[in-house]
Amino acid sequence: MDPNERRRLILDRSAEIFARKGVSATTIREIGQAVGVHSGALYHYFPSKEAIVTELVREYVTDLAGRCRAVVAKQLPPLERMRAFTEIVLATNVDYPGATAVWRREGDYMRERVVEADLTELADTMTHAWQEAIRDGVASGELRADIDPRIFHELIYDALWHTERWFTPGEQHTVRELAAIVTSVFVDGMRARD
Amino acid sequence: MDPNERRRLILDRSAEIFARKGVSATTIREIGQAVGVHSGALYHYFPSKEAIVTELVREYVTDLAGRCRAVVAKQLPPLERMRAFTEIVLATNVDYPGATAVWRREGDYMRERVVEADLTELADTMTHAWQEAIRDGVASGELRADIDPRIFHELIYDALWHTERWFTPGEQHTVRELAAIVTSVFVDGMRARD
DNA sequence: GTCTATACCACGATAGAC
DNA sequence: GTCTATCGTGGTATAGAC
Repeated sequence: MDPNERRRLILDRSAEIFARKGVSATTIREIGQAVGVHSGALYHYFPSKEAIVTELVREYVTDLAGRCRAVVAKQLPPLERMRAFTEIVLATNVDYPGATAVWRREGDYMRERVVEADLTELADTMTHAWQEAIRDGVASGELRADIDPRIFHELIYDALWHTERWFTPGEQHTVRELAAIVTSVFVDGMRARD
Repeated sequence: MDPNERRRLILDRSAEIFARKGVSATTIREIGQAVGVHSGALYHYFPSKEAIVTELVREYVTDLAGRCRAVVAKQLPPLERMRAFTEIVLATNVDYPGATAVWRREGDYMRERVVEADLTELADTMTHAWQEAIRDGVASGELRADIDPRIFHELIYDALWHTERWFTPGEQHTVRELAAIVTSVFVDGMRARD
């Protein structure tokens, strides 16, 4: 097998097992088995188990930040920007189910990997862009000023972050459709209006 | 030290460390150190590390289900019931920060403990009560019928579940105040209205 | 580049003195 | 009821043959 292909396989299988059982409950032998090589062979690709996690973090953070910046560059009005961010987060959850789940599970540990890999700025891109969009919306009068923007941000971010647990794209809705639904709930509210 | 007191201490300290590092990354020796006894002594109180987790689950699930049933018994109209549930979840997060965090971190593992301890019915009480309240709200015309109730439930539940990460009662808001804010965001929406 | 074999260590849990 | 001491297991990581 091509070395790059095998490296990719190690990352993908690891992410999947990490997501299911947690990093420290996952053994090197288990990863080797899932990849189809003996545990020792893994050390030709990564110097340690932790290095696999760090690489997963790097890929995820880099892609998310890139997509985020592409949206910011469009300079959309606040509400449209928020809908675009929602779609990005949902799509990235789908594209990186392993990394998303590990992050959810072991946020503190992942944060250590982020710091270790010098990715703090990149990792905070999405959060800062969200907070800016919400502030802009309040400033323009489109969003309520009586709700603390930080609280609103935490609520929507946690809700989005965890969609991966119950959402499978295409089954009931596409990512775009779910983004519209989530935005509608958070912006318009669940109350019926006539 | 009184045996019951020590047992309590083991549970509390364990919950705290489990929450911070995850169950499988926490060692028996570490718990012993935090409690102030040698690791072997812990086995006079619990037969295994897993049994500590199971006991934490039992306490948490029992209390949450009890509070939930007390609200259901009041037979409040849907929106008021939802606000009461919100307050319960927030309050229980505050009262059981360890159990909440472990559950968040290792949902699947906790679910196994729930099944093992024959607590499945009790553990699902809150979720079912939420779903019923939302369905009642849609049926009475107070809530929108064009949003899938299950999606709304997932969104609000995930948002509530994770407040423990950023909310400390009394600092900015009380539990009651935050419950009102969260309910307002989810029911009324974030859009400014004149 | 992957294998077999293993060093070395830390883990959960136990035994028996006090 | 807690101590010291330790068993057996299984972990990460390494060494050296092929």
